[in-house]
Amino acid sequence: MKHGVSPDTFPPRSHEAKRVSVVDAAASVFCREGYAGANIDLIAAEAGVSRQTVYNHHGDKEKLFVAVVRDLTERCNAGIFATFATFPDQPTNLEADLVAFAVRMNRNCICNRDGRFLRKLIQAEGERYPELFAEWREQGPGRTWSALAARFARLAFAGHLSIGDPDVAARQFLALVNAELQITFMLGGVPTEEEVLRSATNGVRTFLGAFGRKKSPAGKQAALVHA
Amino acid sequence: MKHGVSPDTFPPRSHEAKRVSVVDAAASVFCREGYAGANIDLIAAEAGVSRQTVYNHHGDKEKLFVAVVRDLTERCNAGIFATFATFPDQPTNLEADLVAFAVRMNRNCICNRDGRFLRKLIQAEGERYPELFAEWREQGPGRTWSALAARFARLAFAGHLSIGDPDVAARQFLALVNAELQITFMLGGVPTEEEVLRSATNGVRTFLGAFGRKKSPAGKQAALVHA
DNA sequence: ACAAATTTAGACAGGCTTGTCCAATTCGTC
DNA sequence: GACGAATTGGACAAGCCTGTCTAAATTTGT
Repeated sequence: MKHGVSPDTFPPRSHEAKRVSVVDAAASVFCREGYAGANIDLIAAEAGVSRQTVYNHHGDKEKLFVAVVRDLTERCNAGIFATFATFPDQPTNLEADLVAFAVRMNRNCICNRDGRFLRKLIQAEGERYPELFAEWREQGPGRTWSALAARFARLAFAGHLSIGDPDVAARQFLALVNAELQITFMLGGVPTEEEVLRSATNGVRTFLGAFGRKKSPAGKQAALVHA
Repeated sequence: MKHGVSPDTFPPRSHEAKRVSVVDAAASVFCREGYAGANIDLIAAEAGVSRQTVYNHHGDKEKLFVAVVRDLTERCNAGIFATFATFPDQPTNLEADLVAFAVRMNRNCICNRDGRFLRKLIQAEGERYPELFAEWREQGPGRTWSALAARFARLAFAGHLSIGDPDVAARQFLALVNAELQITFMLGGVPTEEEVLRSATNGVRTFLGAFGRKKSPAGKQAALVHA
């Protein structure tokens, strides 16, 4: 409690705490209202600072926006790679392990505040800031997908999967695992824990149906648990 | 050529032609600039009419926006169901037929002007107009997915596929077929014909790997053609 | 406790946008 | 060719937003 960086309570916050408070509020407002619709006064109010402080810290609206995107990108990438560290490289139960991994991925990187905000900003303003989002693309999906592909290649090498192209498999894994959440994402909603689990379960099953080593000679897929 | 409804050339256009011209231009500008950033003067200029004409036809900015979304929704749904009519109910070569269907779907419904615009408007402004997009959701994805699920159920019944839950299969089919186009979509870009084909080919292969009837007892998947 | 740095509230100019009004012009139709 | 409807261009008020400036209050470091 040295610096008193408690949530948003009354006691005054430090210089740096205000900076992040402003960036956080700005992320929220930019997402809700769009870049053009975002109002600096509203951001300041939501951050609990005066308008002048916003300008002192970030110069102008555009610089603030760039700071927001960079901040979100950085945190999201950190989250993604942290989650990758939990990939089941030596699975005991491949299906269960992959489902758990997919759920973690969704919960910690895609459905959380940062993930939703960053996605929306990219979709809404990506075309207006080509170089900014090119940067995101290289550091985010670029690295992310290769890293995931490498994990799958390893699983295949170890005999757990039968994969043609690991890059394709990685992209399809992510697509499958989120297949049932698309509409919720589109409208900016947050899926429930149960929806995430169901989508991941169904997705991993299909993934393993296509890429898994057939071990059980019986019927390959019982009725899906989660309708 | 009765009414001279040629593209955007000099000759004057009819009353109705101007209405659609305004809606089209508005769709373009709303997508590019966002609702708040869209400027009526710019829309008028892009439509080749005066600002007053925009107001005469549509009342105010918000009504114009609603008209745009309804228009796009209607046209997209029409395109989707027209494309569904070409679903391979009696496939001769299941893989090739599904790939061709997926490519048609992408080209005519998802990657075309209307599809891209509608998607972006939903993502950017969906939260601001809950009832408008709820309507889209019911008439669009709601019907779309059941219709596609029904087609897959039929294929399964006819012995071409081995499916647990047709609704899940339908969603996963769409997810797989677009798996490699996600980032392009996110940034508002238009994938090339080749990218669409590659994504569809890889997606259908995986789909059949999971849901297809195993006929060739040999290795189930050669190296993917399109890397 | 004191000095420096930061924050605040408010006023302010400048610019942009929406939506209205109107007179002059053009269009479609008979 | 003439009439009514639609369109145009421009002026206009009202409101909102950004970004700057100031003087007073507050916080921080020492």
